[in-house]
Amino acid sequence: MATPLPRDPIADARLNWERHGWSDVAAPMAAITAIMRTQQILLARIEGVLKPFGVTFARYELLALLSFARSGALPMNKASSLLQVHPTSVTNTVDRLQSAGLVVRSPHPTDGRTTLIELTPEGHTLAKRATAALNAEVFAQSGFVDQDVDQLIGILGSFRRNAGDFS
Amino acid sequence: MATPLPRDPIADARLNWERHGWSDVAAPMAAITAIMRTQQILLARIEGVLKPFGVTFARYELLALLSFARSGALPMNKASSLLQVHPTSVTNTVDRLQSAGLVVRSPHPTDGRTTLIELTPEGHTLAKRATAALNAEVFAQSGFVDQDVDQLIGILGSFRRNAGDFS
DNA sequence: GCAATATACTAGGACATCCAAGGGTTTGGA
DNA sequence: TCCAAACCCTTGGATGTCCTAGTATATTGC
Repeated sequence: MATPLPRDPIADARLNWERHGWSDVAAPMAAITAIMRTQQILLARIEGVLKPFGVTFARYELLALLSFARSGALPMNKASSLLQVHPTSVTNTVDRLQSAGLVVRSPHPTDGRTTLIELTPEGHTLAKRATAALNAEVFAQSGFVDQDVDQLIGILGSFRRNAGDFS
Repeated sequence: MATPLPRDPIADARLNWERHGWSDVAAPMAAITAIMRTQQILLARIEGVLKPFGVTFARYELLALLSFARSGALPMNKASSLLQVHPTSVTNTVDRLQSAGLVVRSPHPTDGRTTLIELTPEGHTLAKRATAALNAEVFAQSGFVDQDVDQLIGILGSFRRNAGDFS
């Protein structure tokens, strides 16, 4: 890690907003900026834990999703909507996972447009181990106390619903 | 926007975690995943507002930072630490801003290693207009009620301090 | 004073994300 | 029936982020 800054840069930004007469939006600006930064910190931690497994977070997310699918396989577009990423991102991710032998593409039995993604045994094993590592090294040491975790889940859940993620 | 999903995918992931015996970390997992998704939603909104100005969020952040600097100029490494991004990202961003005529590089008067970044008049004007747009279209309509904004600022502020962002 | 160490920036490469566009497959209405 | 519209995936291009290395300049220690 780099040396901590002497002052919170987001609190400073908020002061700058207030000094410029934007007090009415200074607090939401600070909250949103804090979310951006927190995401960056968390992503770096997660990527650090996954690095030994040879997968990135994007690839892990797809492996985890597949490992929970009842049939063990999912159409590309289903993965895209569940992971909330662009279809081209899924194509990119599947290409790399397939090169690594962790998933395979197979044609949909009835819809010629659709491609199914399926975990290989290696992919299944890796997903299991990577999940155990993330649970132990990231989620069990999130840096949030239980009460804050509940607050975040509630606040961000409402936000995501209002943003149109789900109904 | 895509059609909302019938169910919250993060709540489903949490259920999957609990079903697999990882109940102790299911809640933090859900909170962290929600932060990742929320960041993605907010970033998309911000980029949408900035698009007409021809800048991305990364470039806007640097312009805004420079616009608040007393001297009107900042060393590259200062910008890197304040924005909490890798020095090479700043190099990349400055390259593009400079090509667009929004900032200029100049040598540091006493330290030959250091490069100063400075806003051009065009950069200053654009920063002002883009900030007004973000204030009106994103921060003023954040989707968080005031109470939640305060909660987020508090919770994420503690998290960032513990993560070593500042002291 | 000079060599060793530290600091500042840049070049090249790997990844992820999105958008725009294209080609194949299905579906639905005339 | 049949063609247009809708849907699914992939390719190609632009951006941003990080990492590893390399070059240049400062600082430190002997």
